[in-house]
Amino acid sequence: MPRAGLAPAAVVAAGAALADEVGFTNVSMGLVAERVGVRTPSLYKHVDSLDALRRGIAIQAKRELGDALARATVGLSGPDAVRAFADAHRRWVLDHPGRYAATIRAPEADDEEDRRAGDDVLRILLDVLAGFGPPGAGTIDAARALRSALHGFASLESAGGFGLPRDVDRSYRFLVDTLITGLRPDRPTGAGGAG
Amino acid sequence: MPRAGLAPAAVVAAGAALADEVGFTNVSMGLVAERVGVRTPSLYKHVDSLDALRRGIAIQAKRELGDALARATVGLSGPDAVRAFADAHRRWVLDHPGRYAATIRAPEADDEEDRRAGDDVLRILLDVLAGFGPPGAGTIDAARALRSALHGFASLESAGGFGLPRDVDRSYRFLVDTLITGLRPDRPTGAGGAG
DNA sequence: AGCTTAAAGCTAATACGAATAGCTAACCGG
DNA sequence: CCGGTTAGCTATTCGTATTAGCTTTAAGCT
Repeated sequence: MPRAGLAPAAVVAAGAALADEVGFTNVSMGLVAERVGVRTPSLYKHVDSLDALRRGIAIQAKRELGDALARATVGLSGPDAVRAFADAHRRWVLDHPGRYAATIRAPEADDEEDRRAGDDVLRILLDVLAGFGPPGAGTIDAARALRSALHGFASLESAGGFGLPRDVDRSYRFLVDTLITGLRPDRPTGAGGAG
Repeated sequence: MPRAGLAPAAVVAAGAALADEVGFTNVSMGLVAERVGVRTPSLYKHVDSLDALRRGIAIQAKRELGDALARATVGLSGPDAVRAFADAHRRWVLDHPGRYAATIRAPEADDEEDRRAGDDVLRILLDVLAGFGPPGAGTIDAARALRSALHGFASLESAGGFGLPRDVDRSYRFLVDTLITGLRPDRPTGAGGAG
């Protein structure tokens, strides 16, 4: 039997591709093994467990998402950057539903690598919002708001959650414009005095 | 052996309670059986499958969420209603993480009962936004925006996704205020001319 | 080249959860 | 009290993750 010449990264990559095809939660060791051309137990020479494989898919997906967002927003600032960020986010999610599902999974509390991959994506968002939205620590609030909104829309859309017959593109534009309007720095912070 | 006096609703209710304790995806037939005091196969006298149990939990959860939102917003209108809706939503999600995870699961396309349970929740949101936000069909955009934002925030928070040391309550207030500001009807619709 | 060795792959076996089959006994209506 | 319905049980099957232990490849060294 000739060797398949497999490496951990190849197994993870196959898992990520499979996730987009059959859904993240339906990725099994058996399916991945078939995809890479080995028997199921052989995968354990490259990944520790199904959970470890999922973690690997999540980290790879976060990096790919971060790359896509960074590419989409380079050289832009202000509302243009926010819009480009939002558009790239939605497109990436629609193109990679399984990978996106993987990114939602929260890292274990002590998993530095996984956490860093998520932080890197967040950093891009903070950069996009720098010089836009509220100044100082308020940027974190703005980033959380934008991230929540985009994540929520993406997750509802990819779950088929929008039943009504209204154009989803238009609703997305509305959402992004609403946030941009609301985020303009010349409005009260809303958080009030405390703290 | 005395009978346990079980009914389908009791099995579903036990599953919902368990979901909040161990996580929706970790609810198993075995755990539910132990909780209601029977052996695992006996559950199949009351629910068709694990998938059917999950569906039942989802429907029950959507109804409970709808009740909580309706109670919180009755008699209110305008920004007050939106704020009350948002606060009730977040509180309910934090109190019932497993049930909330169940509500995210999209219904099967032909599942009328499940779909209706979700629609009923959406209707409350539409009522809250009536007379606020953009008029006419734009209300749907506004509802999607608010729903996306609240869902995204809830899902990120309950997944532990906010790593930075900034008060999460404050970020939530900021998000809601940002949307209220952005949703005021005296702004352009953002969708542009094409129609 | 020939030897050694780490690791990649295999088959076989274990563990566990979902689901089914078929039996038994508890309740319900007469 | 009697018969039928059905909740619950034990035993079993099946699918998937995982482990154990063997075999063979391939790479490095002399």
